[in-house]
Amino acid sequence: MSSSVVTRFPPSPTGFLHIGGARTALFNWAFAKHHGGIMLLRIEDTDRGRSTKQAVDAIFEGLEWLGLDWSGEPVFQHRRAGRHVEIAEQLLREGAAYRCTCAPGDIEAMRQRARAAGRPQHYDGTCRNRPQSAAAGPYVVRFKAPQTGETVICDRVQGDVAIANEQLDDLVILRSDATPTYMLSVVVDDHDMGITHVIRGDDHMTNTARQILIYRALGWALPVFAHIPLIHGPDGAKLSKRHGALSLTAYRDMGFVPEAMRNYLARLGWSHGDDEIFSTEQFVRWFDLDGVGRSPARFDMARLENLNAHYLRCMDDRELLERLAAHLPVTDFATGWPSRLSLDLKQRLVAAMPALKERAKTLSDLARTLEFVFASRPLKLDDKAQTLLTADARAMLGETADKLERIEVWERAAIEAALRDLAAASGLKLGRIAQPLRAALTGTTVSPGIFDVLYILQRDEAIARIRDQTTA
RNA sequence: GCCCCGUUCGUCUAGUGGUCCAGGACGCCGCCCUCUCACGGCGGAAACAGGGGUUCGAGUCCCCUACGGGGUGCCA
Repeated sequence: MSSSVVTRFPPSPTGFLHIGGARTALFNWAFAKHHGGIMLLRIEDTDRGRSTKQAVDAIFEGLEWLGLDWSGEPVFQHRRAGRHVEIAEQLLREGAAYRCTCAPGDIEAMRQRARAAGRPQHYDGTCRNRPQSAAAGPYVVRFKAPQTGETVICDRVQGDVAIANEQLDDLVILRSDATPTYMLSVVVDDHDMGITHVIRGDDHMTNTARQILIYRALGWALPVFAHIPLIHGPDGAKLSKRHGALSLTAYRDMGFVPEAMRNYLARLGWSHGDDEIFSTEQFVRWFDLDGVGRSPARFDMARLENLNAHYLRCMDDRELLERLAAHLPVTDFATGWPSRLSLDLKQRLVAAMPALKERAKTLSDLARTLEFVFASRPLKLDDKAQTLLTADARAMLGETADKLERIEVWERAAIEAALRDLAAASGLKLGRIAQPLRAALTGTTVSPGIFDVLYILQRDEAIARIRDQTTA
């Protein structure tokens, strides 16, 4: 089994997990599953100052919600610092790295000079050939990168990409406080963890070239690289926190469902012919690097909403109600609602769910269509509802209430029959009765089907709401 | 500045030299259905960035330009 696939998802806990990171995780996860391998999770917290416990928890929470699991315990990169330093020292001993005592200000100056001269703005290698014994004062350890030739990245998505080595300067692998940097840590960890495939955003492209150099210096075998295009915001710029990117859990709280998010993310930068809607199982079966494109995709809320609506409509009614109930606590307009729905109400909602769910794009939408259920009498009517209730309409409401009172069993078919009967008897189109009724029952002119509204409300409450308007 | 990558309808994409006067999906528009809003059905507008090559033939291959993105850190 030594040849089986091992991928990893390596978020840095400096903020929440956003759509871009989630998609990278999804691809790594699907790729591993597709090939019968595993995905490992590594928390890249070598930047101690910016890493937080909250961010780590947020990442776990996001992955869990999306339904992505990993093998074994998460690896916290900073705990492996000893190992990283050991490798740095090995590199130092072998002459593949050196101590650099250049001051930050000097380095900044040489960057400016290089840029002005039309050269890549890099560290110029001042300490590279200085006798190491002469090193005094604080120092960083730099990797001694080849200065000529080129490094070719054989990428499963990007193809062969050649980067001239002069573009790659001697990067820092150990900071002046002796802690390892990202560039060293990833290489050592990917190697030690037995990673076979590195699937990451293409913003890592040049990093990969530098990392390949480190692999070579260490004599380690390279993993397979696959750089996937980034997800951009609606404006075309890279998705980032300060750019309005939202956390995965923010989408959860807006009422999106993980199966829809997975489907949506899967189709961003990857395709399988004309297939648009597919299960996660199907996705895993289909997913491979060949289907990944090379151009960035923009995040499109409308598309996500459409998929979410689809998954809501296909969902089992009981399951959907459970998810709705779980979602209510984070729904801002539902704060005054009962913390637990009564069993009786749940039963009615499940029965009405087929009609309710087809008008909702999100769980929040679904909750909103139920606002009328929890309104308290006498209802406050909005303007449009108000104008609907003319004297004639109120008179008709009285007749309607009378008719409804005579219904024997309060169920949807009987309610519908009664109302259609009433309409036919008075020679009116159903709408002439339904609209005023809707206004009286919900206080608005838009709601689920009127028969469902009546059914959900139950006879006593419905008739009371109607009478409120006839006597007003 | 230097380097890398990208560019098919508004958006996600199909397309791997002929089957493409470019297909699907979302969105948009119209009609139908209809108790409102939706759902659903039907129909419509909508794209190969530009210019040079290669070839009998190019959305598909090559070059240039433009535009977009990414990188260029003792961040990851």
